[in-house]
Amino acid sequence: MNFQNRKRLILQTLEQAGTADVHELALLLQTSDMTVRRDLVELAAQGLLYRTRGGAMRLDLAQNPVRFENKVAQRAEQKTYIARLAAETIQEGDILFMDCGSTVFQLCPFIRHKRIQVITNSLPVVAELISSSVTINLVGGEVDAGRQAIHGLMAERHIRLYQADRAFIGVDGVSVEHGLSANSEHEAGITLAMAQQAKQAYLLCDSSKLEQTSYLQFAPLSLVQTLITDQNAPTAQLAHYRTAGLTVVS
Amino acid sequence: MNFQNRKRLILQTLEQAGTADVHELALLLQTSDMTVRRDLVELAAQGLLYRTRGGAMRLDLAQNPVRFENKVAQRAEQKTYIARLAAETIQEGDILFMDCGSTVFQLCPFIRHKRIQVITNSLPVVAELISSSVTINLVGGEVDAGRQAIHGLMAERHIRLYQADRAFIGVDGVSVEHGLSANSEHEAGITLAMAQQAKQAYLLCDSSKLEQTSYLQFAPLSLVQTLITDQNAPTAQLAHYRTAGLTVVS
DNA sequence: TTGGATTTGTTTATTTTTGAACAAAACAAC
DNA sequence: GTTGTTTTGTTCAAAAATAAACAAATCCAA
Repeated sequence: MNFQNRKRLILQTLEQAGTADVHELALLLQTSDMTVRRDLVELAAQGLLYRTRGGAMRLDLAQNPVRFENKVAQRAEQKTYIARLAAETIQEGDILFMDCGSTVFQLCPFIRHKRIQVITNSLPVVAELISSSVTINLVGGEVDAGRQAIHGLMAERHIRLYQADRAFIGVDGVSVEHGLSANSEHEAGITLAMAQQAKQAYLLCDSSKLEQTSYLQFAPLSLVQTLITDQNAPTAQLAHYRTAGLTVVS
Repeated sequence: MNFQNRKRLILQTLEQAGTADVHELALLLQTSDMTVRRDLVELAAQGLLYRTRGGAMRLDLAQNPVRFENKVAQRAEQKTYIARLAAETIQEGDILFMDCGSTVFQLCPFIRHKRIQVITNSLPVVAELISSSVTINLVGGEVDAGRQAIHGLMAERHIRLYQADRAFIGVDGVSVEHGLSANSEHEAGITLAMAQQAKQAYLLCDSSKLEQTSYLQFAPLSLVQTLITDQNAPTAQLAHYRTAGLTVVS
């Protein structure tokens, strides 16, 4: 295998996949990482690709990556804490549901290097994971500009065609007595579907939402198996949730 | 075995395999590496093959493949021209399919103020239209990072659940004789589904793609009803498409 | 067949390419 | 900030490919 052949295969791979990493190319080309690196340097010098750390990228993708906004300013610290805990439960090879909550979004940095599959209705999650080792399945349906997410009948039907190991979901309020509540029917439908189609459903919920109810109470607490929250949650309150049958992590 | 015979066999081998290395050819020709090398130098001088270290390569493979960068940046003028024409056919209240081609993407600025519904598998289109008066329905399925689009079985099923007024689609090549062709099966499946589920299918295609064929020929010309192209297209060529039954706009 | 020219194969030296080792730099996590 | 990990660049030795030199074989014509 000489340089010309490798060049051809590298560009072809890149054209198809958009990105490629050094080691993956070395395997494909039956050569060493060092050689691939030298090739990439040469091809980048020729302006045929964009060199990234650990690999290369097609030029057009490096120039205008698709981005969606996500507002995570509030309670960012708690959300990160919760996301870290949630990430620890994930195994390599898992299939996950991730909904469009801002806490769930915080999972992204913790999973981008994992070899897992993520089914999501959140556009920011897609934007965040699109150039990572995660395989993404985007739920289809109506785009809700406000929430930067996909909702509606089709979305729920889409979700119900899949079966996942874990579902990570967020809500607008949760209470032992009244269960889970949301600000919109649409969101409730998605949350419900994801939780039901997963072996394990994890509710990611910062302490400010505990014992709060919101517009629509759409499911009993038993929809989820685990509650992950932050350390500001009163111990007594958490005990209630444990009594109700939930595994509580904080 | 004289030079003429070796020349014939070398070119034949190259035609079939694309590349060949010196030692492999020496074995085939029952001769020494040195002789093969001398032959290759001679043939390269005649412009019949591309000499590489360790062997030789067919000329067309040695050329740089078309870059996506060109696809977006170059021919921008033609694409805008085509998109403007396409936009004129759209009525208020329409339901449209838009695929992930770069020409189709150019439609966005012309439709963002319209009260229409767009069903698309293209993430850039979603990003562009998300804060506009257009209602967006995003096709669900596997996210293809390279093409910034959704592909796969689920995506096709999703599309087939809808019926639209118009489909705006792009291809990698079109010819009167061989119909539409694409660079990947995934893209072909999406294009096919969209065209079939729409009352009117418009092929948006700059003149450089007319009478070109690419990797996979996936549908006859009759899949679409209208061809929209730019003014560089030869009149005689367009006449062929009209004869084949298409409405041609340019 | 014999001499000369051409082509081919072998040996050797030179150049290019490659992979391994290791230090420097970049990045992520804390 | 710091630490630890990953990626990169550099240097160097080994391997591969090439070119050059020369000898052997082949061809052709008189």
